[in-house]
Amino acid sequence: MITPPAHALLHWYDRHRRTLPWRCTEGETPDPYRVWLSEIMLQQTTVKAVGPYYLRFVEKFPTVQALAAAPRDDVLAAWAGLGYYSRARNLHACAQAVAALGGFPRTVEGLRALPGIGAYTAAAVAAIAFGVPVVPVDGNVERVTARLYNVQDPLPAARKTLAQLASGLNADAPARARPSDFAQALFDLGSSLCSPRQPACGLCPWQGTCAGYAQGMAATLPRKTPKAERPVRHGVHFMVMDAAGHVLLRKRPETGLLAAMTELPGTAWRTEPWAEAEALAQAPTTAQWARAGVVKHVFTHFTLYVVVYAARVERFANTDVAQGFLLPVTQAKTASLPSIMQKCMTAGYDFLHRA
DNA sequence: AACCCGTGGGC
DNA sequence: TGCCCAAGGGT
Repeated sequence: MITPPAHALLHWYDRHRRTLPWRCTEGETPDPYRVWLSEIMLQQTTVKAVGPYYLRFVEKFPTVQALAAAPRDDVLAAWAGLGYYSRARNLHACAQAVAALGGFPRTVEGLRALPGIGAYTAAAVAAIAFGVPVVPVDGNVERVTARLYNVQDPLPAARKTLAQLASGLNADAPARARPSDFAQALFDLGSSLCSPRQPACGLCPWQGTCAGYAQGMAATLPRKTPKAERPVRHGVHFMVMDAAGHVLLRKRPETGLLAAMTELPGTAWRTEPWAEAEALAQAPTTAQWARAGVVKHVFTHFTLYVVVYAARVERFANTDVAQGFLLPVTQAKTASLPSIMQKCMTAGYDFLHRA
C-alpha cells in the first residue's frame, strides 16, 4: 500500500487553495465557532448555497454564546431555505451545550458527543480549528481515496473500507505538521481536480501514486449501488388573504419532515391524489376557493405535487386564526419559509393578483 | 442496516 | 427534462 506524498498535495494547495468566507488566510488563527458553523452548514450542501447563509449567521449570531442565547425560532428562521432543518435544531442545542461547557471540546471524542456532530464533523473541526492530525472523511475524501487505491466495491457498502484507507493518508511527517491545511487540501482536491465526472488527472499532484489513474478507472470511481426509485406524493395547501393583506400560516409538528417550520394550512401528503371536494373539506376557512396552480417539489426520498387553492376573505374569524397565525403577505413573500412553502405562497399570491 | 431528512445547480 | 451531486447525522 503506497501512501501518497503529503508534501505534493500541500504544495499544490499552497498555490491553488480556494478563498472561502469561513476559511482563514495563512497565519490566521481559526475561530472554532466559525469552523463548526460552516461545517454544519456544508453538510450535504454546496459551497455556493452556504455562502450567504453563513455570512448572515455570523452577523446575526457573532459568537457561540450569542447563538445559544437566541430564541430557537430565530435560528430556524435564519436557516429557512437551506434544508435539512434538523441541522438548525441541533445547531442551537449544540451551541447551548458548548456555552455551558465554556467552549468547544478540543478532541474528536469530545466533539463527537455533541448534537449534530458525527464522525465527519468531529474530525473536521478537530483538524481545522484545533490542529488535531485526523482525516475528515466526507464525499470528497471518499472519492479521492477510492481512486487512489482503486477501490471497486460500491458505496455505501465500501464506506468503512474507504474510511480506513483515508485515515492513513496523513501518515507522513508533512501531513502531520499541517493537519488543518491537509484536511482542506483534500476537500479542494476533491472539489476541483478530482471531481466526480471528469477528473483533471493531468494536473493532479497525486497522479504518480494513483492506482485508479494507473488502471484508467479514476473517472468511474467510486462506484455506487443504484438508488431506489423515488415515489410520488400528493398534497393540497391553502392560501387565504384578508382585506388587510394578511395570510394565514401555521407551524408544522416538532418532529418529522420540515419539523417546526412554517407552512400554509393543508392536507397530509399521501400517495393518492386528493379529489377537490375531499381537499376542500380540510380548508382552514369557508371561502370561494379557486385552484391557483400545482407546485412540484423534489425531496430526497419522494417527489411532491401540491395543488394550491387560493381565496380572499374580508376578515378572519377568531376560530380561523386559532389554527395558526397571521402574517402580512408582503412579509410572507420574503419570510422564513421552507422552499416548498415559498413556492406555494408564490403560486397563490400570483393567482390572487391575476384574478 | 436501512431509512429519514431539503435544496439548488450542473450537465 | 431528469438525474446526479454537495464539507452527513440521527434513529
